[in-house]
Amino acid sequence: MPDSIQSKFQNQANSNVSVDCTVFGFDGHKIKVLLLKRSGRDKLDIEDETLVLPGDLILNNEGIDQAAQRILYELTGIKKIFLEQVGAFGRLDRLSKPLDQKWLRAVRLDPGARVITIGYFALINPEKYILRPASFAKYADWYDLDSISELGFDHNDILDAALKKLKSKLFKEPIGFKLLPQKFSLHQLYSLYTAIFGDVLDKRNFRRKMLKTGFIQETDVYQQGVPHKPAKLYTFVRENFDKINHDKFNFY
Amino acid sequence: MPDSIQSKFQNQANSNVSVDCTVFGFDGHKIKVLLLKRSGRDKLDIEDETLVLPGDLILNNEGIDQAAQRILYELTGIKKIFLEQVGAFGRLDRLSKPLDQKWLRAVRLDPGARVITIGYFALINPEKYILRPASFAKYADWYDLDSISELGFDHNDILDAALKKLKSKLFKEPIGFKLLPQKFSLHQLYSLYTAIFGDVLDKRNFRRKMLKTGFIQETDVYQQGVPHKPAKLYTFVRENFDKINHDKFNFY
DNA sequence: CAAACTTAGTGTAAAAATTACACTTTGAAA
DNA sequence: TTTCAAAGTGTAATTTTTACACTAAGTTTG
Repeated sequence: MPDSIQSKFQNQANSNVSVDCTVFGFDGHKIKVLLLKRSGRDKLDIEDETLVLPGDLILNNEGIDQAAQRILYELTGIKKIFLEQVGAFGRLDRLSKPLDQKWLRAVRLDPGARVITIGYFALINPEKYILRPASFAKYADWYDLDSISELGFDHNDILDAALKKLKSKLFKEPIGFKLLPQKFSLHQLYSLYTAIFGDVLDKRNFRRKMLKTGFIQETDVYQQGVPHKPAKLYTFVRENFDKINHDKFNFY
Repeated sequence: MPDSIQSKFQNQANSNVSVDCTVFGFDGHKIKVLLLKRSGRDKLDIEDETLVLPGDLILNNEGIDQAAQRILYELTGIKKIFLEQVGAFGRLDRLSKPLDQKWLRAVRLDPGARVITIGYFALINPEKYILRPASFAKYADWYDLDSISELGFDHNDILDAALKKLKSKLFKEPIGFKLLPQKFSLHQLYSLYTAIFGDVLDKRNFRRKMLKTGFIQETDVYQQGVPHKPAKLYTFVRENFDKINHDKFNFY
């Protein structure tokens, strides 16, 4: 088959490559993940409560990072966030569960195609974004990471890989600030780290270490409306982070 | 087009997904990379001295890790090594250089297809493997990492990403031993680290730190045939590495 | 066979980073 | 004004990191 069908329709979906996005959030206590309920898609009346990561086939005329941005926007209304690749997932049986097959046959042009998916992950502060999915995907919502059980397709594999990457990046880079308000208390930052790594950090040492880094700057603003001593709020100063020696540095 | 052509030919190449492998070696002084000269492939008489990473399209009935193993074996004769994913590469213009196009038109069934490639990387000791490429790919050889200039396709991107991953892994995991003989001197290990990270390590501190890890065990064997005091040889004990707390640990 | 050469191999002290640990402060709510 | 809840603070002991220069051992050379 010289010159496949796909190559003649440059702006059409490529049946063999998709993208799936793991978007993490933090509500001050727990790590959240953005998931879709599959049933709501495409106005289909399939009885299918399966939760999945937002994802879809890429188009032949877009880069894969670009595809991830587009798909996330179409399915959740979230746009222009920092998405990073987690890896490619290509198990032969990744689409073979009966419910997954049923869904594929209902919505895909080529439901039997071999699909490799590229996993992405992102961190956002849920309060800053309104979930406004395209009409064919109504049920986007935040779920507690701890309480997520079986997802559709191989999305548990992707989520696990994304979480692993989140942990290792959080250790080396100041990505945690993306999960917090622009001005945050040291307690919020502390809660974030303990939520992800477990309760192993000493409060005083954590404070000292974070402040010593030089890229967490105090503001003259305090917490408001709390029934106790209000905490001083801090802000992350990227320029100061960019100055340091990134090879040697790590957060906790 | 319900049920595409591909899905009916399960054991055929998938025109949209390929794999490319960056295999690193170490000769005691410099980091080496295994490259192919494209001209030798498929007995084509194309005037094309371009160097590329070993890579090819995946088959529809194999996993991507499996594809990487198969392709590396077919092209270089190296088999059953530890290959790890680096990421997916999907730039729209990744196959568009004139020489790349010429080559694709000569060897691919669907030279215009959009191809996403999955990069892999591996570390081996070149002395342990004989390069025995399949007949259609005669020119596999080791090249100094430092002296590699422009490769075919987007293979410089893949190589750069693989190198970055190599460095970060070498820091956290004992993968460096794969580049050395089973019994090695501390000087060889030191040379490997300085070759990759630059000449910034103190010899005495390096020695102390490596030995303190507890998973480098001295043997009663000494270097032979060297025109100076022979060094004691050591060996890596994986069990001892597996015992430690991997989160906190790092090599230098 | 003595001298020269080359790499192997060793210790210590100062500085920096990490750890463990408990009480006082502040503002809001009762 | 008392109570409650989280904010905020210091120090000493331990461990880790860093900087630094000479002696040891075997081979080659003259």
